[in-house]
Amino acid sequence: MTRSEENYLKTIFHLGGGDSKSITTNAIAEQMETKPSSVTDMAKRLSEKGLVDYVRYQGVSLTDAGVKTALSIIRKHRLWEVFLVKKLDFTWDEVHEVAEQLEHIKSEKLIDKIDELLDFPKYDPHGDPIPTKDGKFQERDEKLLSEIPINSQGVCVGVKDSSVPFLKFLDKNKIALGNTIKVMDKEDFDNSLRIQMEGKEMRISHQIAANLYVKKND
Amino acid sequence: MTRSEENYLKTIFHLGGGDSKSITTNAIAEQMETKPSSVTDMAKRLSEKGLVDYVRYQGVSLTDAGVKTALSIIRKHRLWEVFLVKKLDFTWDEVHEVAEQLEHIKSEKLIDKIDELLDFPKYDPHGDPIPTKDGKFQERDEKLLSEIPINSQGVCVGVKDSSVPFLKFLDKNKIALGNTIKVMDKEDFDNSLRIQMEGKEMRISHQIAANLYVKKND
DNA sequence: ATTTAAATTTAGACAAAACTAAAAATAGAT
DNA sequence: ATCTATTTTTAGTTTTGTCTAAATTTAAAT
Ligand SMILES: [Mn+2]
Ligand SMILES: [Mn+2]
Ligand SMILES: [Mn+2]
Ligand SMILES: [Mn+2]
Repeated sequence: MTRSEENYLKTIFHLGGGDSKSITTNAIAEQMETKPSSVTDMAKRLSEKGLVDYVRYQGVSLTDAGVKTALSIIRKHRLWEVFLVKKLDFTWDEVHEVAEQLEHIKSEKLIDKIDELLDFPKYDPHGDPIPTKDGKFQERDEKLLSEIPINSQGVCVGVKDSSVPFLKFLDKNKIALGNTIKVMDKEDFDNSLRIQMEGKEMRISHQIAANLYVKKND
Repeated sequence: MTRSEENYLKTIFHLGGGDSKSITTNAIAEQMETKPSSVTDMAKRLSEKGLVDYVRYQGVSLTDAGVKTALSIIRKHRLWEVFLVKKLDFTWDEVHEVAEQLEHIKSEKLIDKIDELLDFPKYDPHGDPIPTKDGKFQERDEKLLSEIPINSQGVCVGVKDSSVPFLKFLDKNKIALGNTIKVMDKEDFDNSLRIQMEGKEMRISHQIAANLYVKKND
């Protein structure tokens, strides 16, 4: 497994190619900021190795072996992110870039020990579930904040957009995972919300609410 | 800086190319288990980038920039080794291989935080000094156990050979860094030593003694 | 059923990093 | 000073991974 192959598998998985859904070379190219022709080349290589099913002009999907590999990379990525935040005081907007490198380190013992050191976390700093060694996800009944009704409330458990600007915005506004948020009111005009969080009331735009996952607690 | 370039710089440094001493392509090739012709190619590339001085048929030596880069890789390598032993319970014979990968992770903040987490160690698990951020070594007055006189004693502070078999041999015989060793007697015939260590007496071959560094404490 | 636009693949090139085999330079021995 | 064995470099190939430009296929619109 080369680093590049691993990155392709991970991207295909994130685009939904794990459920035998066909992902177009264009979609992969856009996600990876590369050219479609490069993706075609890699699709052939990965197909050759039995990691993806590739049909010309149709797209690729992951084989079982491909899914397994993708999940192991994602597991490593998310565990390293937790490590960086919990043990080295990185902020949640700093970890992704470094984890992109660390996820390719090859040592089963290393990642198992990191897992143990962190006491087997179930979610990464952005609320994304960490696959277990045998590739199982911790599924969670979560909804976007923008989609729960007025007067209901929930705990903030994840972000949909985990870009640096969004994460920094959340920090600035003291919105953090674990906070309990209650939807007080919705503004029809722009879909903005009036919410109550940790005692304080504030107004947030639809764009923000549509990128925050909450777990309803009633 | 590619991974391969970094590995070449590190190797050249270890072979003594840091003191403007010229290292032959053959020596580098042997050390890296590659072919001399490949080394020549890389010598040109590194020379082009100003990291080594290369004279055809003579060899290469590191420029100041080359030394600086080499030291930063070595620093990372040794800090990661300490991390693996101290925080993840790796044994000293397991760490090198993983550190060979981790040393190439690019994040100044990461390695500084690891340094801090470990409380700024001065030596790695094999007793090798860890360069500081600004490339200074912690020099130590150490001698090979085979070279100190009868009846003198010292603390075991490092290994010259850090191959897996040697390290495992030391473990098996309960020889560890930090142990105090006294040379009782030398056998002229085969240069083997009778030593006293942590209360017990034992006999060790010249080959062992010639690969253990001690710091004389008188 | 054509035509056309968009998506996708092919062909050809390039860079990094390695290799083998052949050529060239160096150093040691006569 | 010449020969020779060794070291080192060059030339030409290979693999991985990328790119551009051209060709091809697909899908949508007339
Ligand atoms: Mn991430
Ligand atoms: Mn994440
Ligand atoms: Mn090492
Ligand atoms: Mn070491």
